[in-house]
Amino acid sequence: MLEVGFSHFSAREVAKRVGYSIGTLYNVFGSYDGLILAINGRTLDLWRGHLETRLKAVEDGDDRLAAAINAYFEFAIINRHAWTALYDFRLPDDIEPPDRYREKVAAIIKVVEREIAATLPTARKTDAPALTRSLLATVHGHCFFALNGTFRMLGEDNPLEAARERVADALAKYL
Amino acid sequence: MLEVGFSHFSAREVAKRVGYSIGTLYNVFGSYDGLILAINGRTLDLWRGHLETRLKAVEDGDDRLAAAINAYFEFAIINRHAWTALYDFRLPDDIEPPDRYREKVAAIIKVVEREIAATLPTARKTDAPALTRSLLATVHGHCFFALNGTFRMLGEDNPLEAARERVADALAKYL
DNA sequence: GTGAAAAGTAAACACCGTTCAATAAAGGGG
DNA sequence: CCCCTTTATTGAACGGTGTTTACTTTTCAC
Repeated sequence: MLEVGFSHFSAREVAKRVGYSIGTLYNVFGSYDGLILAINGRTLDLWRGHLETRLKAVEDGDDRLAAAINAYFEFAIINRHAWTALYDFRLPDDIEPPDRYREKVAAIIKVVEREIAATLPTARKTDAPALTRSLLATVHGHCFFALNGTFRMLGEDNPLEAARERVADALAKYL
Repeated sequence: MLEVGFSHFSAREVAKRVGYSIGTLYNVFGSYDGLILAINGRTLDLWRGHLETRLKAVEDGDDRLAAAINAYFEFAIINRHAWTALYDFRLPDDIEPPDRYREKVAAIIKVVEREIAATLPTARKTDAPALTRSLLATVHGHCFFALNGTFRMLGEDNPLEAARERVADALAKYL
């Protein structure tokens, strides 16, 4: 997945590389979707790990939220294809992602939410969950446009800073 | 594309439905990517049309930017599969989208930029292009998470309002 | 050692994008 | 009207895909 990206990914190729037959792969993962879900789940784990590592390295006095946004972009750029596959893949409309997968997403959100809650005044901490979701969407939009070429097409050369500014704008009214 | 979505879209099926052979389709569009590009180009045209229609219907005194954001979401929800295909499809890394396509994207951005420039004080109008790109990314992130199920998974039940709030936050500092 | 349970296999199927030699249609002199 | 060139159209063939399934091999407790 990391090598070829979602659109050229192939279960048969995976079977060949791991040295098992295509049938065994299906016995293990059930279906193509199951395989993708397992890979994307692993990507989510790596992503959270990356984020936590970067947050741990923040020095006192530095902006932890800016560091988190940087880590968001950094992971997406380093693991471009794997990160993109997270969003290129969509389960059929009538099927919910398994709990394991939802928990992994929730775990990432939780890391971010803790940082956002820390920047809010005590009286407004209840805003943290909704604000976190919205700011994640904001940063995601910037990262997505940065990686899919939209920003390059529009002449934007510093998407990361734009994302940080939008987050700062949203938090400004709490000060 | 509207019916089955990007992942189940098939050039062969298109050929069958329009009553031509698969070979003819390839003579016309050159490749599968060419066909998708043509379809996505049409979607962009429809999108801009929708946006302009909604902006024309705004009454004096109403918030034109909020109307534009509503139109963004509205089009994406109504034409869910076609809108999603805009972002599911990616050209090979070494190939640029044709000028025709880039113009269509630019045309949509221009409509939005005019509205944003109108809300900025005269002295800050030069910020409009960069701010437009960033706010589009912001709204896109919210719309994307709304349509791909991320927001539902996180318990967000009003992505549209969240997007409008983030845009308002960004513009607040210009007042 | 044996037999049941678990793990692994690959051929077969229906689909896909892509190519290309062959065919059909169109159109313009003579 | 016929011939010839150009243009448009075809669909079989190729190598690839996800998926199923009847079959074989391995494992391992008794």
